Amino acid sequence: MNAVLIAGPTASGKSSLAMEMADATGGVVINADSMQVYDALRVLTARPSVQDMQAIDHFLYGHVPAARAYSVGNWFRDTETLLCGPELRGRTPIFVGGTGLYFRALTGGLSQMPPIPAAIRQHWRRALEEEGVEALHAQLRNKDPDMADRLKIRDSQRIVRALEVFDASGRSISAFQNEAGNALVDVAKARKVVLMPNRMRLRERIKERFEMMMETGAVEEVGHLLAQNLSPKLPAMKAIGVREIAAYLAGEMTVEQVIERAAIATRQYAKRQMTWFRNQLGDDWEFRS
RNA sequence: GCCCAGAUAGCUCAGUUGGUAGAGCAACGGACUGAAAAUCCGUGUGUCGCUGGUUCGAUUCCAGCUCUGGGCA
Repeated sequence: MNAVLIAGPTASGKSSLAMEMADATGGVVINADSMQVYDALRVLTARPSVQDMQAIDHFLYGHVPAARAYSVGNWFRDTETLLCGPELRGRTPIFVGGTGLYFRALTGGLSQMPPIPAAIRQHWRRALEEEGVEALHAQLRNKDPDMADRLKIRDSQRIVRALEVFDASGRSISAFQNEAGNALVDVAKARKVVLMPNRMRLRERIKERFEMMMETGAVEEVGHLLAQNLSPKLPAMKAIGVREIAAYLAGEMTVEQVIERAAIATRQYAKRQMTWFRNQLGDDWEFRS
């Protein structure tokens, strides 16, 4: 049961490659993308088609309510449960996704971290809003000076994380990070492929794909999501296209502007993904265009 | 045809009392350990429309031309 790992930026056609490989090996497809887990975002996150999901078993797609903040830790545990459970029956797991951090977790690069009580989590998030990043950075400097040195003064997300871990455990997050993580797959034996498409071609595909989304229910999908009245801070609310389509529904943008802005955001995201893949994945990955 | 305005970065535009130019957006490079489609850091990429003139020196002033708007016919 040697795993297959397929990483690629958004709109790179990685799902088709996964389908091919699943066909060839009798394997199953497992999602390694942080947005495709949300139930309310089938169209906007370009989940595999219903036909594909019927033809080949797919796991960890759309299994999380948009109202929940999912995380790499949740995904790690869901994946662990899946791999240990009876569903796969020894079939090859084919991981497909665009979230570099999830691949890092899968291959053992994510340390065990203490759970953070909800009250502590809320405390620091509220503190960020009320006091601002720089004030929190100063507080981190008092508690955990090494970590404060390592983090940029404006990096709100990592500063809040360092503070909440320190608060919940009494130890520096760097102490946890220094402990090795567990790999869920045998990295040495796994086949590891990363797609690095040509920029111009990717640009075209991104635009075409978003136009297709607009024609196949993205607007209705966002309408339903907005009707849930969720906090804009939730990860699902930050999916590319939600903000733009919300502006369209509010009469603040034309369809053309929505497509333009969403395509730009998607390109910028794809660029970040490729930067990660180029520099953070190991040299033992097979790069393909 | 005449009059007016404009022509500067990929786009929208600012600016230089004459010393080869800068903002926003875009683009590009990078960081990354439980919100990662997140959160951050860095970089100006330019025949200043073309051709002449004046000048030590013109993107800037002058003339002609081209193109684009708008107006008058």
